[in-house]
Amino acid sequence: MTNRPAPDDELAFLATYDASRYPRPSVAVDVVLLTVLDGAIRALLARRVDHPHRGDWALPGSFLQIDESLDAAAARVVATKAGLEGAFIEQLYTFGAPDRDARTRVLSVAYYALVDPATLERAVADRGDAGLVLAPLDVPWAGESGGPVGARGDDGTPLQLAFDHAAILGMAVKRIRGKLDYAPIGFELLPDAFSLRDLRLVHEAILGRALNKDSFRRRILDRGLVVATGRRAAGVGHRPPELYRFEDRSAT
Amino acid sequence: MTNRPAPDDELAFLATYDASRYPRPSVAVDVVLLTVLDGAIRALLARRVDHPHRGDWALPGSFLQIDESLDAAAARVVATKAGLEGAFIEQLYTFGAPDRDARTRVLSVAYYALVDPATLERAVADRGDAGLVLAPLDVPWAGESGGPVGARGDDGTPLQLAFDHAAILGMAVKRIRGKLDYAPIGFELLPDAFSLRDLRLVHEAILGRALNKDSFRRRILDRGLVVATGRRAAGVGHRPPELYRFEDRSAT
DNA sequence: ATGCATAAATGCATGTAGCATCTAAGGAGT
DNA sequence: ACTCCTTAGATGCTACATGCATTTATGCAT
Repeated sequence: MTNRPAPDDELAFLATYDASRYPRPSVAVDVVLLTVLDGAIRALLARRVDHPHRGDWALPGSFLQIDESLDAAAARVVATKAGLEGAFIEQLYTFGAPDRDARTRVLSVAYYALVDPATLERAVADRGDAGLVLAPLDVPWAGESGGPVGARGDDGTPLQLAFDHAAILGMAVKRIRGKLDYAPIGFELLPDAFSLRDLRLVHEAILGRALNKDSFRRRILDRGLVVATGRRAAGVGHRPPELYRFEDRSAT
Repeated sequence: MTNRPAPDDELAFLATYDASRYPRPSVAVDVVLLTVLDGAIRALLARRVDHPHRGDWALPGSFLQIDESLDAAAARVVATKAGLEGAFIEQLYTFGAPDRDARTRVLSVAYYALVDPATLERAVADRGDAGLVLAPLDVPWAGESGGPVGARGDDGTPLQLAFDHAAILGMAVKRIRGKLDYAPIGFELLPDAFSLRDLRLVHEAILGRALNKDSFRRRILDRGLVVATGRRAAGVGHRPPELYRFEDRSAT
């Protein structure tokens, strides 16, 4: 049927294959750990203690280990740098400009992860590291046009970002804005029980614009992605809203 | 303001940086050259003449050169393997399972390109190479769920795909299906002047399902992405349709 | 000349989104 | 206890996109 050679041919070829013939780039895996807190999209940034870009703020990342899958490397970065297990992680884009790292040729396979703010804040606090911040992002463009995205410190001053990490942040924001419409994004950014207002504020922070309250309510409820818990929030200073939880459709 | 070290510090660091400390993977760039012909999505596949997977069908690709950007490598592959310049090319996904290539650790940064079938057929014919086919794709899933995608030969028999290229094809189909709604995709797959029927057939081939004729017409015309040329197709065996051309919105 | 296939416009029903209005209900201040 | 404030949540109206059916137009094959 096929013209595949006999296995021993291929095994002989592999035994003599010289993998060092081509110069190889280093490959890093960088992760945009995103959350929404106080009405702003935020990303976890770490202050660089080594050259290059020492003192600048960078995404948590690591060099890819030689026998490790890309997904595993991203999960390892999230576990090591943020102490989180089982977060939602997805590949974003691979950045490969020849001069993006002054040391040597380094590709960055970027991932993004969505984490609820309480978990991420706790992870940052547990580290007790002043070189780790949950920086609000400055997104200077509307819709899904894209472009670099900056970050601010707690005092509102812009943070100097290392490498091309402003472009990576921009790609991450663009990606989740685009997925918000049709994917069940937003639930990863909230606790188990949340009001529809909480969910809407998350969407508004991601999109960078206000949404119609009633249309949002109807759209979310009609899709059947959330179910009422019967409980209500307390102590909110006004009529307490019904709390909902995410209804996993894959279980249906 | 910032704590960046003096430049000479960083230069000294770079001069002594040992890039060989980490083992590095090989990086390949593979391109899914997509078109729509005779109602089917097709991809350009080349029969492998070397191990591994000799005799199997593979996406055109190349190892990344050490001073070359990823985008440039993809453009080089398209120019070298298909003789095309200036095609629409976009990064797709990076595949990095440790065992995806038996030779050594090889990452594949996959790209996809959209080319109109006449141009791509001409490029294939100019090569005069029986090891180069424009294979129709078998997409066994609906919507945007995803999964591997196979390819068939001219006689309808399935082609044995090399490496994880079935997964790469699946990702490419998933991506353009998803972008069809909101991006001006489809115009790259058609000649300069085309009827709305031609455009609809392209969309139907990509989506794998029939579309409502009138809704499609209104939707496309309302978006203002196409403008009538005033010319009509001839010799079509029925009432000749108006021919349209793509209206570049960036020029507005 | 007639029929056929498709183009292209039009009308109608349905579903969804934006918007305004109304009532509900708890907290804060008096 | 009473009132005010704020937000929740429901309802109705309008505008618009979409699916579907109907009608007319037009080049080509017979």
